[in-house]
Amino acid sequence: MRWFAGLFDRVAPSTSAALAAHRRAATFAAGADVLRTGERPDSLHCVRRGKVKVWRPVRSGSTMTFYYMGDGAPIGLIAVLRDSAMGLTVTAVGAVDTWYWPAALIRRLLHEDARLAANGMRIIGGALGMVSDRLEDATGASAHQQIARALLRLAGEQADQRSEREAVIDISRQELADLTGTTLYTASRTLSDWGRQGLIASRRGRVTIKDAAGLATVADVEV
Amino acid sequence: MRWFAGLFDRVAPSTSAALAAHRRAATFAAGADVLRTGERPDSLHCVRRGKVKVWRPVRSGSTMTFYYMGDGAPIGLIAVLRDSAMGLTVTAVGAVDTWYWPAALIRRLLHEDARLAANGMRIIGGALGMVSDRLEDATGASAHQQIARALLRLAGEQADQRSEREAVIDISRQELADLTGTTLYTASRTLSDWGRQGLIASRRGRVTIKDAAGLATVADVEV
DNA sequence: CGTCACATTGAATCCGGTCAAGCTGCGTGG
DNA sequence: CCACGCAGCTTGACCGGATTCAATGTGACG
Repeated sequence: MRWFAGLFDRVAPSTSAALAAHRRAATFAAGADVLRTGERPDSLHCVRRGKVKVWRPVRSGSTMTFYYMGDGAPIGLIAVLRDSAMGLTVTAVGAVDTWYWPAALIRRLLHEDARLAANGMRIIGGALGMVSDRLEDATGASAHQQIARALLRLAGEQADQRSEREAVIDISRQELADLTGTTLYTASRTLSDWGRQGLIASRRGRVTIKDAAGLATVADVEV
Repeated sequence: MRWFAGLFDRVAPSTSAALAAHRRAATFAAGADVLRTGERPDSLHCVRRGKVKVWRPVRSGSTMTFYYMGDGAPIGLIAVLRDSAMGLTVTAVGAVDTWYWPAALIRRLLHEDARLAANGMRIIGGALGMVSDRLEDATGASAHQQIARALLRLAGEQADQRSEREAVIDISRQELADLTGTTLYTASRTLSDWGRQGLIASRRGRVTIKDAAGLATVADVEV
């Protein structure tokens, strides 16, 4: 299971009932913000279908993407639980459908249902782990390594895999750069190299991993 | 209040009573590990006196420090709440006294006391925010900026302040480098420069901020 | 078939890591 | 009490990866 999924797994029947009773649906167009930095969310959205990008504008003017989330992802869980403002912005990548519930309801249920609280903890802990990993990368790994790891992670997450070795990832050079904290140019150069080496193939807005094992070697050891 | 403090603030009387009844004391010598990466903690320690370093060994063999915590800091809160293994290692810096409670007790109280759960959420959210800030820094800011920000943050946290502008921080060049993901050499050079400019003064194992405003300008804009 | 967003590639530059050499303050043991 | 040793710190020289800028190429879509 993805680290962000399963918030409502195995909750108490009364919780399920309350959730079912108050559930509402929403749809976001591609590029629309579900929640923006500084906003205090009054409801908790969960992704039903689609993909969202969690990011933050940085001082330099560019953007830094923290991670992508897909089906089952709770949006702004931390802000809802803490009843505080969003630290990050969540944007729909492609069309996104969500279910959503009033924040107050979620906070109440959290106190009533230990299982729900535990699920919430697991997810927040997962986010912390993911960001910690990224921080470690950012301060120790080369740009090549970071890009390789990002690709492998994306491949694992969206599991659009053709086979064991091959995976298709829809991402532009710029997005990949934002995700790894490097530049469009470095990302482009790196992918070109790997293309020549046969590790990947790529089109505009898409990367296909041809040799996951080879890429993993690059990610770990650096050639 | 520090972001990590106040786990037991304003909890229910019954919670307080349970905590008082089961509280035990421990002491860790300088350099001793309170919890190691991979361990599953069976108790929750809270720092009573002293300072701990939260860090992780990185592939390259060196260490990456995430943050320091002082009085009131819960150690391994996430691991205890999730009943999972530690992702990070927590080491005593100088002698550290703690109170501690069985992990199972804490997990039980969390489900009974909404206030405790909310405090826990606030602290975990704080950790996530702090690491996110660091990640943003690491991928956008120069080494100078990162070091300046680390110093200002430390100054704010340990609040050993002499005056509005002046603060004393006990930290070696190497520690500062680990904290910012740079090297001893860069840290040393940077501090030397700032010493010449009058922004700071420094001795072996200690940095004194002389001009916090000046340092803040470096942190934000880079000269 | 024109246009725009995305992508490539070369050249110049620079920040920061790495290595080497040496200094300094502090505690310890003779 | 002083010399020694060591850990922490400083500084110079060098090198390389990554950013930046500029110019050009190319695929997608109306």
